[in-house]
Amino acid sequence: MHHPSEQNYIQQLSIDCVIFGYHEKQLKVLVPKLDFNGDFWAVPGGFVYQSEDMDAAANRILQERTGISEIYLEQFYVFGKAARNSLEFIDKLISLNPERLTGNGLNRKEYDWFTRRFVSVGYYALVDINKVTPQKTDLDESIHWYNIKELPAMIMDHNAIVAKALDTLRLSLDEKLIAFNLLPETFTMKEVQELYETVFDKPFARNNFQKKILDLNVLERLDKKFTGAANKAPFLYRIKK
Amino acid sequence: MHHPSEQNYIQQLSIDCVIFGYHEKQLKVLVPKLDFNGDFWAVPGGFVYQSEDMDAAANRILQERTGISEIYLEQFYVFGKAARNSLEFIDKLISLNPERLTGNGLNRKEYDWFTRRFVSVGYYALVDINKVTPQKTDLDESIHWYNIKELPAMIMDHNAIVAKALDTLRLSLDEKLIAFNLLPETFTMKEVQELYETVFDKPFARNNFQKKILDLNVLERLDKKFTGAANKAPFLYRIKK
DNA sequence: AATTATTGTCTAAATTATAGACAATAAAAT
DNA sequence: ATTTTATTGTCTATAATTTAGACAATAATT
Repeated sequence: MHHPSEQNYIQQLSIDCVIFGYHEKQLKVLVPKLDFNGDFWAVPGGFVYQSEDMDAAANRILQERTGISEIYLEQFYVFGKAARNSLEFIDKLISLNPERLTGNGLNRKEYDWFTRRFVSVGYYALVDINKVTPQKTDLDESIHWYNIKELPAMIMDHNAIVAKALDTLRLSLDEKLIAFNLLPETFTMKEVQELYETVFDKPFARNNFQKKILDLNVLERLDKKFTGAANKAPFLYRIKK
Repeated sequence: MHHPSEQNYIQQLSIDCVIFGYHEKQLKVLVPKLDFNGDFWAVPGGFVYQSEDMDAAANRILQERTGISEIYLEQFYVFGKAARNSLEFIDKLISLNPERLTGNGLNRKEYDWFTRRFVSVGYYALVDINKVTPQKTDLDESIHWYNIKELPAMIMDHNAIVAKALDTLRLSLDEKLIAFNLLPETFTMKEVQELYETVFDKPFARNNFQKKILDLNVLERLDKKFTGAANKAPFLYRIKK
């Protein structure tokens, strides 16, 4: 296996990705758990090859974890504190995994590479959760969708990174018309409303919400959806082509 | 003189600062011209020391050029294209300045350091133009305030960096209440309006603009300003303490 | 055919934004 | 001293938008 320290990456520059999904009134974040003793969660991240656009690197990292390309992706903040390094994390990792990470498991060069200060560019992604098959990497024990309100304590500043991503998402959702990236191809108006209510954690009035969304003039109305319920069936909508 | 390549900087990471000022209905940007043959303009930039917060580095760079601290400063975008390097610029610089940049003027190591791909974090600053005494560095022939509409052609992607900074400024001005950083301690309502009209490049209705700003409830009204004009004197305002 | 729960949309009321008007006033002109 | 001039500060009327309330339409069950 090739260690990052041997690869042709830009030094001390990392990318951290907050992958948002949505399902049943829950805003979710895709978080892998590392395949080591000790409970280490970390948002998907990686490094930028010398000959690779930074946006392309973020796309590559996301594709590795989600299996899909053509992902809505946006950089949202650069985390650049001098004290921002993984020293504490790596030391704890080594102490809990002595058999795997001493000797030729993690040599001095690699240790130094990993534990240096890193400036990290935060990206957030919006994906249709149904299209994603979460992918483990060699280093992962598992990878799961977590309700953003029930995230585990992650390594380093990763919880703060998610919080900042959510702030940005809320600021961008209205002006940028990006919410639909979190929904499947077709959806009902109620589903759109529930998505908004979940992201902003507050209720919207049904009558006026519907008007507001329809007035955007970006949706086309399809057939009615069969629900089986003893009441009027809702229309399905999709983004206009 | 110490060359950057000898300093303890983070590799391949730079900061570029767009310093905005305002004077007489013109939005201005502080741009140094390099002290070499050939007309090279570049927005103030620099690198981040290993033990320095990125925000602190941006502050340091700004302080060097403006002479003031306590500057309103915000990161706005990361420019991370793989092709983003100064090779073309440096080669042109050398060819136009053979006497200064061959031999021991710029050795191979320095040349390699400078011409590598750099990921640059863009910061924009809002300053009271009256408080700033533009400072040249060793490498500058001059440093001047340019009307943003009459900027010279700068090196690399610096014109695009300024354009992106202006986009961000326009998006932030209303929601963030930061316009007053561009004005002196005290100002008239007309001056605030002219500033807005300059930034957005469109007129505002005087009556309603005044109401909107006063309704923000952040200004306190001081004495009237003596203008000498044959008409009603305007009040001075300042930000509430 | 009546009932039920939800959907889609209409209208009224409240709020906010825009446009028009005018009094107040500092200094110059008469 | 009074009138004139240009600008400022604020008020009100109107227009536009947002919010709240109401109700008909309807798919399946009773």
